[in-house]
Parts: sequence; C-alpha cells; structure tokens
Amino acid sequence: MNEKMQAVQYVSKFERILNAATEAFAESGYHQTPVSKVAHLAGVADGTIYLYFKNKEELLVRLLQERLGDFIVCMRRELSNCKTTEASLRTIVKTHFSYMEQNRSLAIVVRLELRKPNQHVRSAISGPLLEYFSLIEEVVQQGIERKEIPRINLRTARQLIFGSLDEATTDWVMARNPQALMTCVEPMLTLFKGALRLRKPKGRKQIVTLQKREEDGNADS
Amino acid sequence: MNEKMQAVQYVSKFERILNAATEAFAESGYHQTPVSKVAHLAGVADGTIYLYFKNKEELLVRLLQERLGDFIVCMRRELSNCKTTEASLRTIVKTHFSYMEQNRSLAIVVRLELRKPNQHVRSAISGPLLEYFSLIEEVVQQGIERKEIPRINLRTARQLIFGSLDEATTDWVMARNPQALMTCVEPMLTLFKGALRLRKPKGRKQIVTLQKREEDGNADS
Amino acid sequence: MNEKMQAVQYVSKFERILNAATEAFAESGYHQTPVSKVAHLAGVADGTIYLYFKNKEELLVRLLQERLGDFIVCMRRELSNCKTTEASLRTIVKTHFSYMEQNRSLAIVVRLELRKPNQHVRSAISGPLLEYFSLIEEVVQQGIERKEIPRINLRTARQLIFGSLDEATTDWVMARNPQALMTCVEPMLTLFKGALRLRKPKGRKQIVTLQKREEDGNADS
Amino acid sequence: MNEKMQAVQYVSKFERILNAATEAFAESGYHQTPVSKVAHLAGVADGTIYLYFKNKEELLVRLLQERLGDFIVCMRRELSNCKTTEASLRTIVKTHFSYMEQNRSLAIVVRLELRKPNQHVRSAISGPLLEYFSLIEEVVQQGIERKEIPRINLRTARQLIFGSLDEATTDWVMARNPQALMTCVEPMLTLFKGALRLRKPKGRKQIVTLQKREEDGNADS
DNA sequence: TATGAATGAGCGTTCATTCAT
DNA sequence: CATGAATGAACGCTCATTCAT
Repeated sequence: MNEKMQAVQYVSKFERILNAATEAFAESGYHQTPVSKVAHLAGVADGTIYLYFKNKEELLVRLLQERLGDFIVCMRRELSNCKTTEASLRTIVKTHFSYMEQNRSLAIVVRLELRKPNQHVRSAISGPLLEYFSLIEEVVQQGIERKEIPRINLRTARQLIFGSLDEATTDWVMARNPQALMTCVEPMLTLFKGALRLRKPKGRKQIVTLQKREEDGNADS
Repeated sequence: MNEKMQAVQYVSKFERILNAATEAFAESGYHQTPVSKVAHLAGVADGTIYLYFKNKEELLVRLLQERLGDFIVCMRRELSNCKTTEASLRTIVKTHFSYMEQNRSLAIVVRLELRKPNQHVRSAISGPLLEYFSLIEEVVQQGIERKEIPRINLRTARQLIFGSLDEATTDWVMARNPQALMTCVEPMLTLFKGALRLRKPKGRKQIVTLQKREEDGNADS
Repeated sequence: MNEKMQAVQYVSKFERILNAATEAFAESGYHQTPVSKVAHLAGVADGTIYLYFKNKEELLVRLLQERLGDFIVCMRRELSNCKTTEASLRTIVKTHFSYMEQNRSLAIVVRLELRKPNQHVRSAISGPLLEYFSLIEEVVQQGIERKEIPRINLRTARQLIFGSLDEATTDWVMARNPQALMTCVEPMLTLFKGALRLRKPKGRKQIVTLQKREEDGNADS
Repeated sequence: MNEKMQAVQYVSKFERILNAATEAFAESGYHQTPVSKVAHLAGVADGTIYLYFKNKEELLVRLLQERLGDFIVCMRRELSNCKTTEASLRTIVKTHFSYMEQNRSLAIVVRLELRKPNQHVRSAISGPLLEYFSLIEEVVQQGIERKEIPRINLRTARQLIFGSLDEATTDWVMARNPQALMTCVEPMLTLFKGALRLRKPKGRKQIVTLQKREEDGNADS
C-alpha cells in the first residue's frame, strides 16, 4: 500500500525515508548502508533523517515495526474469513508468500535482521514477530480442538511452518531468476497438511483409505 | 570438537584465529566485530591475522567454509550408516541439532551470514550449503525411489526440512534459557514423516489402515 | 532586575531572547548551547532569533554588551554618591558582589567569555569592560590625588581589585553550596585598603601610629 | 621543560600531541579546535590521537593535569627554599608570572578552562588547582603563626592573591604588545604585602614609623 | 613469521542558518 | 514579523589495513 501511494501521488517524507531505507538495507545490509545513501534515495538531506528518527538504529527498528505490523494486520484480516483449518493454513502460506513477493526488499531486510544478535533490535521487533508466531500456533491449536489435527507440540509445529515459509522466501530472494513464490503455495501446503496430519473436518467421513489420501496429495501438488 | 582439541594441546594459529572469530562474530556480529578483537581473543597481534587471511571478509568466508565443510563431512558419515529413509531423516535431525548445540557460536554466525545479501560471501559458502541441500534432497529422492515417499517436489521438501531445523535452531539460539535442542528431535521427526507421508519400507505390508498410521504418530510424540 | 520585569508583565522578544541566552549559556557554555535551545527557552521559533540577531555570535556579543553596560551604569550611579575613597572602594565591592549575586547566570557567562581568545567577542565587549577598568582606576587615582593613597601603579591596583572580585565571584559560582557573596564585602575591602595603604582623608590627622592603623584593620575584619 | 626537550631532540608522540593541543586550544579555544588540527600540528594522523587519549575531552583534561601538576611541583620546590613570608610571597608571584610567561599558550588554556561550567573538566583539574590554593593559604597561615600577618580570612586572602595574579596574566595574554609579566612582580608584591599587613619577622623592630613603611613601598615599586 | 603503532578513509550525528509559507 | 522544516558542512571517532622493526 505504501508503494502504491508513492507511485500515485504524494508520500510523506517519513514514508519516503522508510521506503528508501528498505531498499538500501536490502541491497547492502543495515551496517553496510551509510545514512547518506538512505537520504539520497529518499531525496532528502542527511540531516533530515534525524528530524524523523532519533538515529540510524531507530530507522531500522521503526521500519521493521511498521512493516511487520502491516503484515500482521493483513494476515489477521485474511485469517478471519477462514472457516476450516485447511483454509487457515492455505491463507497463511498464500499471504506470507504474496506479501513477501510484493515487498521483496522488506523480505530481505526482515529475514536478515531477525537473526541478528543485537538485543535492541530484537526486542523492538519481537512484538510483531511473536504475534505472528501466536497466530500460527492459534491456527494449529484450533485444528487440534476441532479434532482436525492430533495433539502435537505447538511450538514445533510453528517452527516447521514459519521455518519452511521463511526458507522458501530465502531461496526466492537469493535466486537470480526465481520462479514466482506463489507457485509454491500448494506444494508447501500439502507438506504442512501431512506434517499436521490434517483430517477433513467433522461432517465428513472419518475413515479414509490411504489411496484416497494420496489422491489428495497428488491433487495438491 | 574444535574446542576440545584446543583445550587438549597445541592448536595452529590458523585454527585459533578461526575459533576466535567464531566466538567474536557470534557475540556481536561480523560487522560489529573489530579485527583487533579477534586478534586479542586468538592471542595474536592484529597484523598476524593478515598473514593467514587476505582481509576480514576472507576470515569470515574461510570460517564458514571450514566449519560448514566439517559439518557436511560429519553429516555424510552419519548418513552412510542409515538403511531406511526414516533412519536417514532421524540422522539429519539429530546430527543437525547435535552439531549446532555443540557449536553454538558457529550456529549463530552461520544462520546470520546465510541471509546476508553480500554476494561475495554467499557464493563462497554456497558450496557446502548446496551440498547440504543435495544431501537432504538425496534422502528424499531415495525415499521416493524406494516407494517410502510419494512423489513430491524435492525442493519444497528440502525447504521444509532445512527451514524447520534452522528455525528450531534460531529459537534455541535466541532463547535466554533454552531447553536442549536434542529434546526436539523426535517431535520434529514426526512432523517430517507426516509431511513426507513416509511409509514403512518395502518388505512390509503396502496397505496400512489409517489407525495404524495414527498409532505410529502417537508412538513418536 | 531583568527577571522581575519579565515576571511582572510584557517583555520584548529581544529581551526574552537575551534572557534565555543568558540562562542557556550559563548552563552549558556558549558553544555547547544550540540556538534552538535558546529559542525554546525564549518561547520563540528558531528562525525568529535571526530576525533580532545577525547570528549566534552577535547574540552573545549583544548579551554581554547590554548586561555589562547595565552593570556599568549601575556602578557609576552608586559611585557618584561616594565622598571618600573608602566609600568608593566599598561601593565597588558591594555593587560588584551584589550585581553578580542577583545575576548569577550573567556572572557565569561574563567570567567565561572574558577569557575567550576569540578576538571578535573580546573587542565587542572591550567597551564596557574598559569602562569598568577606568572606573576602578579613577577611584584609585582620586585617592592618590587626595593623598589618601600613596603613589602606586594604577594598572596593578586595578588588576588586584578586579582580579580579586572576579576570583571571589568565581569561587561563589563554582561552589555547590556557596555562602552569600555579600558576606565577603568587608573582609575583601579590608584587604584592599591595606593593599592601597589607604589613610583617613585630609581633614583628619596625617600622622597615625601603627597601633592606630591596626585598630582600623581589626575594626574592619 | 617540555618545550626545551622538544627543541633539543626527541619528543614522545604523547608529548607532541599535548604540546600541539596546547597551542591549538590556546589559539581558538577547545571547542573551536578540531581534533584534526591538533593532529596536524603534532604531525600525526587524526586516528593516532585516539591511541593516546580516549577522546577529545581527555586530551584537554590530561593536558591541564600534566601541565598544572608540573607547575605545582615547580612552585612547591621554589617555596621550600623560602625563609620568610615575604620571600614566600615573592616566590609565588615570581614563579606564577615566570611560568605563565614561558608557557603562554598554557596560560591561555588554563585561565579559560578554569571558568568552564563543564563538571567533568572542572573535577579533573580540581586536584592541582586546589593544591595551588592550599599552597597559597599555607603561606598566609604560616605568616599568621609567625605573627608577621594579623589574623585574616585565609580564603579571602587566597582569592586576592590568586585573583590578582590571574588577572595580571589575563591582561598580559590579551594585550597585543604586552610588557614582560616579570616587571609586575614587585608592584604586585607590594600590594600583597599591604593587603596582608605584612610586618618584618620577629627578630626585627616591632615599631616602625609610617615613613619607614612608605620607603619600603617606594623601594619595591 | 610476528608484531602493534600508525594511518586515513569513512561514517553517524549535530546544529547554525535559510526560506517558503 | 514569525515560523520551523530542511539543509549540508563540519566534526568526533572507529577500525581495516599496512609496514618498519
């Protein structure tokens, strides 16, 4: 949405700096990027950055908070329409891939900074990140409550889901000629369903033959 | 393992520098760490580092190459003893967790640097990394050939396996009071088997009922 | 006195800025103080300052000129009522201490800026300062003419008087819990009288015994 | 002494930087002087400064500590040879003027920094300064004990002595064509003796006529 | 080989000053 | 007159790298 507004018309300096920082940090990494480069990309003077951000680190932190917060809002909205666990899982995969695909630079920055040992940055973004983790775990938890998923360790399940999505995104980001991330939605979803041993919800037949299940899998991939 | 050798007796300066760099980079990140700190930790003069490494970046690259290479060798050796696909998967999970747990600093550095946009570093470590990816994909491929796993997208499967292991490691690294990584082996393995729809190998009955499969799952968790 | 006027009612922006600058410069020194801080204290916008002062330095210069001029006027007025040299000396000490005590911030700024090597500032304030020096020297000169003081070097006498007053003020300014400056008037005056070998004026006996003089001294201290 | 060594032969980088800083700070003041200017004057690279001093402020503090310490040592040595209070007073005046005259740049820096409100710097140099104050007060105290000086307030006496010497130095420093500071020794000393009502020591005649005293004064000036 | 003092390019940040409103 | 957002030059400081010993 930020990018669109920018393309269309007026964008506040705050947003322009944030967007510039996203591009710059994605290209060479936070520490490699001089503030002057961000300023240049944003079309403002170096000093102007400091009218909007206390220092370079706050620029990074705000960037992550704003954008991740955006992502979470988006994800939560999409999830609210999902009736079944399968729909929820598909929404997570689709939304994750779609958001990252449309915000490639952000994807690069986020993936990197999430791994940095800097406590300051970590704690600043832990809010949105933990919320995302909760969202995923809630979906699994709900599946368990609905008897669509056997009892499994929530944390491990979340690690699998988030880790896989993140790794797929990393592959896409690193590849020179990546195929669209969105083409990976169904294959990944199929693996998730298998991992979580997801059954059809209550109304359906409980006993399915193995053949039947394999057909599902084939249909998905 | 590196640490033990160091403790026992003589360690070459080359190794001492590499170990010092691992610790230092893990603590504050590559760019945050002055070469002088590495030198101090290694007990050598600043200039000495440049007798063994062309520059700071090569220090990082060699570090990753050496250690990841080590890891791959270790992983390959363990895998060579595995008869079944399940055994191979378990070995991957166990070895990954065990190695990272015993080389925490290395784990921190690797996870981070794998995400850096720096092309130089990326290409330098792509060797060992791609080899690890191949190893994982080979295990899945073999499973498919042995009919233990249905035909699935190898890359997606690899993304799921590596991404999940990496994310679990990240959680462990970031946590203040982490529980041992090794306790996650079986839960994670169960998810993997589900995701890959792993069946018992050929000698056994081909048709299994759903109940049977669920017993497996319960037994694992 | 400035503060009172300000408290009572309307103060011109010019004065408000000057007062704000006095406080600010006293607190952290001229170079340490951003113009924006002065503006904030004065309750005006940064740019407004430049409507009244050419630049930051002129703000300092005008401040010193205005306030020192004030002080000189005040001193001259008080001196005009003094009949004897002793009275004049006492007035100098009293007025100096009293003015500084009631304008502590000004005292801090003046003492500091009088020592700065910056030629521009020096020459700008040399007017009031030299006038003060003349005032002091005139008192001594008059004492000599009246035969109350033996012939002595005027400049040295002025250095002693001004230097002592300034040093006492410095001590008072720097002390955490200073005792009132005014308590130092008589002790300091006694020393001055001794230094200048001040005798009773003409009408009295010309020849005094040493005992007599010592009684004076005791009476003073 | 430092300057002499430098002229003669080898001077450590530490001293060269300190000397360069003294010159530079004297010329334009501490805050006006870029570290790069000090480095240039010292004939070293900017970064080299930071091998010897933690930061710019420490450069100033060490400069003041070292040089003032030097001065105190010098003063104490000279004073140890003085038998009478008059001799001690003369030594103080002579040594103060002589040291400042031979270290003009230092004089400028010291006089200025002594007035800065910066607590950090103040406390760092308070050691040598307070020691100097004590030295002066001890001389006066001794004079009182020897009955050469009537009982007077030590602090006020010290303010008069130090303030006068400092003001004379300021005049000399600020003047474009100053006459030698040393020519002021005897006039100033005469004033001091009068201020302190210094008598000849015990062995001599106690009663002196006024004429006699005035001869003394004339002889001194 | 090994050292570590020295270098100087480069960066984060401040702040006096301007100018469109 | 008044504003305050914007500017960009300038400075303090770091640290990768070199080289004389």
